[in-house]
Amino acid sequence: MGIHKSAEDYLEAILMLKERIGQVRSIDIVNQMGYTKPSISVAMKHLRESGYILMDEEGYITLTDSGRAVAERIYARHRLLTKFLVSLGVNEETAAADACKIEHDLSDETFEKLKEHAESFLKK
Amino acid sequence: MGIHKSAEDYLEAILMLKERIGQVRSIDIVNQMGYTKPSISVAMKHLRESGYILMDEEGYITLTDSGRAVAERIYARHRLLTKFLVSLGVNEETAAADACKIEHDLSDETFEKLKEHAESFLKK
DNA sequence: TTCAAAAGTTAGCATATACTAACACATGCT
DNA sequence: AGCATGTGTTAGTATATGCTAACTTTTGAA
Repeated sequence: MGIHKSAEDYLEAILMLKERIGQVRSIDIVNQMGYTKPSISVAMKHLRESGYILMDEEGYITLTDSGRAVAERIYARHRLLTKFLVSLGVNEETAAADACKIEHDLSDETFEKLKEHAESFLKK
Repeated sequence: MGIHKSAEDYLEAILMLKERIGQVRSIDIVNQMGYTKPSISVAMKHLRESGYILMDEEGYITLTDSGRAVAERIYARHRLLTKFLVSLGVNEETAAADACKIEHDLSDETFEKLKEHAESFLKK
């Protein structure tokens, strides 16, 4: 019963929105991810109950330490994988979409090796 | 409603078993994949109903043309991804396990670029 | 003030995936 | 004959995900 893929995606979206627009509410996640309000509402309830986020009375969302850790990890994977795929000639949107799917599945070992490879490859 | 990830995995397993032991029954897939008999039984029923496999009276399984096409595609991805990750220094089992997860998610475009890259990288 | 739009919630549904319990059927041993 | 073993099936359960319908609450404008 580790963290779910969907939870990782939501936390990543919150972090991205935080960087882009500062404050984040459920409706911003709805607009970012394209899911419905009820889906996001329920998902945020689960993230709250699992201690990954906090919500104030007005609905503004804050990542807890554990939520931020998850979000940063996934977002870092997302950026590196996207950059690597783009450097191989993959279209930007396709690269981002594919990165979004595989960023959850790679073991730490594989991601680290891939990262080293991508970095040395990008240098040349 | 395209083909499901699980169906891709089952078809890939059937192809691998076919290469390794010749004839394939449900019980062989049970032993190969580690799922229970009822899970495999139901999954084979779905593959049958979707036209991906045939089963004779004794339970021996044959891939149809469409089933074989799916299986070959996924198996090729599996082999290339595993080989590439191993060449980056990832442990054999970890590489295979990770390949097993991402082989379903990569777009054709990304897989092709990755394949070109891996092949030129492996040459050196 | 009344009404509409925006944000959020609850309840119920649907699908994909795999599980356990229980049963059916064959085959071969005792 | 009778029973264990191996193979397969059906029925019902559980979890992860996301949806629609319907409702509340707040806020701003006519």
